[in-house]
Amino acid sequence: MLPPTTPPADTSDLLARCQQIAGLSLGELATLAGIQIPPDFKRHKGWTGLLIETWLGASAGSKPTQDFPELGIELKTIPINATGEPLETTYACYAPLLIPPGTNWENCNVRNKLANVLWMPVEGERAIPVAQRRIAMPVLWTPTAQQDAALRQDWEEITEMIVLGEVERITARHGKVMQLRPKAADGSVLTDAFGPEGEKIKTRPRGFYLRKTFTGQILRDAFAN
DNA sequence: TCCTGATCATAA
DNA sequence: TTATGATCAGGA
Repeated sequence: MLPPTTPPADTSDLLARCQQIAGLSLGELATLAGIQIPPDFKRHKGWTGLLIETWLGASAGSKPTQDFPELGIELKTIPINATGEPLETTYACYAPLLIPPGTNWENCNVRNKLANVLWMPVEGERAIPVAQRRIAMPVLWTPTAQQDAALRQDWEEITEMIVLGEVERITARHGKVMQLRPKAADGSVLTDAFGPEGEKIKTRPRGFYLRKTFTGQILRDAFAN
C-alpha cells in the first residue's frame, strides 16, 4: 500500500481512503510512505497532520483555504485518549487582527474553515510510542444549528473586542467553545492591530482554537447510538 | 491535574 | 510576514 498521488475524486473516495488507514499505526503509515518517525513531537508538532494529509491526498501548502478545496472539506487530526476524548484543543485558523469592514460571521474565514471538517482522531497519549499510535475512525462533521450559533457567539464577542482595539484584553478564557490564543514561533513575533484609541499597535499573532469540550462532543455525537 | 500562553517546523 | 500543521510545559 502506498499513499495516493492524486486528490480524492469525491467525498466517498475521501472517506474510503480514511477507512483504508483506520486502525493502522503511525509507524506503519510512515514506513509505507518512506517518512522518518520522530521519537516525540517536541520538535515535530505537525507531523501527524502532515502524515495523514499525504495518505488522504490533500494538497500541500499553507494556503488559507480548505485542505480539499474541490470538496469544500477541511482536514483536522485530533489527538485522543483511550476513552476517545480529545487531549488537546484544536487549532482552527489564523485570526486576522485588522478586520476588513463588512466582515461578519457568515463570510468570515473561521466559519468557512469549520463548515465541513473531516476529523481524524489519532491516539495521542505520550505513554504510547509515536510509532504505535493508531488512527481511529474518521468523522465527517458539519456544525449543527446549535453548534453554529455557539461558534458565532464566541466569534462575535472576540471579533468585537478586536475591532474595538481591545485585543490585548482578550485571553483564552473568553469564548465558550472557541478561544483566541497566541499563534507564532515565539513571543518575539509581532503583527499589526488596533489599540484602544484607534492607533496601530504591535501584538502577538493570534489563532482561533476549539475547546476540548466542544470537539469532544462532536466525536461523541458521531459514535452515539 | 489541566489550561493558557508559549513554542516548533515548514512553505511561499 | 502570514499561514499551515499542531503540541509543549509550567503555573494556577
